[in-house]
Amino acid sequence: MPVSSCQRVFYRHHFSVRDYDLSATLNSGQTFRWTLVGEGWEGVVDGRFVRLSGDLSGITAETVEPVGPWDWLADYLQVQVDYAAVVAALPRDAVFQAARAYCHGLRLLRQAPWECLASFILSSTKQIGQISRVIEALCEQYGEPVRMPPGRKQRHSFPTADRLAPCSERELRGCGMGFRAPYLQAAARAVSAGQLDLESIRRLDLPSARRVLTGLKGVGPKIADCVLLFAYGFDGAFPVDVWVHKALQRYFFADRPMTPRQRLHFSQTHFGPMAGYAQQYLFHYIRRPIK
DNA sequence: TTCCAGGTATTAC
DNA sequence: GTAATACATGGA
Repeated sequence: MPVSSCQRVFYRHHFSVRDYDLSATLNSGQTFRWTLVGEGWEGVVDGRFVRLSGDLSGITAETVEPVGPWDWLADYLQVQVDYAAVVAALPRDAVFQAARAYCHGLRLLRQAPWECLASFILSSTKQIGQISRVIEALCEQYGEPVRMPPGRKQRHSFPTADRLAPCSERELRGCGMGFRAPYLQAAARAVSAGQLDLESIRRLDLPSARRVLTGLKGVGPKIADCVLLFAYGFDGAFPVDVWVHKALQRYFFADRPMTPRQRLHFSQTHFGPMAGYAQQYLFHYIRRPIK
């Protein structure tokens, strides 16, 4: 229902969900377009401005336009997930005993495949803050403006593959993405030309899906697993970046050197069917601010 | 100034 | 097969 206050009109919906740490979830490196404004998080999902605020009873969402059913956002937020079952499937070692406490309510989102793929192509050897800047520049340049509440800076949808496919490498570099420009361009062209069907990946098993994504230039095992975990919901995907590598080395290998082969074997055997959640816990846990 | 960032492709042993 | 190196850009 519409809610008026002064000149503002928001359409509101409340998702009743427990054990959901909205801030940790939106701020844990799986998505790059949310910003904290006052008490809430504001971003663009499916081409719409969305404001989210979390409390003990759940999540309140606000938009500036009526949106009909809220399934699209429920799916994005993954509010239906049996979180107790996820937590129960995490390892029972000493590391996760501590990580469980610190990361309680940390969730995985279900993002749009193209946005997720493109975003992580742009992520390699960049700090999270810089990834956000590059993505925002790309959206401003090539996305469509979205309707905003009064007083907010204009924001834009994430540009489609069709919109990016005709761009030159030079144009893309203008958004600050450096050597990643040809990778993004090639991916956009593959999707736009129909050579890469992102929807069909949903029906593959994890190894096959990995092979499809790593077939793209600039997409290796880490980026592929990010997309499989954050966009497609492959709970067994286990992206290993510098932070997760550090966590594995410190917490499970006593800071001793660890060969890629040892790391792979350990990560495939220790974390179980919810390895992807375990990975997100490790990432969030090892990056915690030092007290 | 120098170093490094949610990696990957290329080249060298 | 496994180990170095280059790669753009900008913030710390």
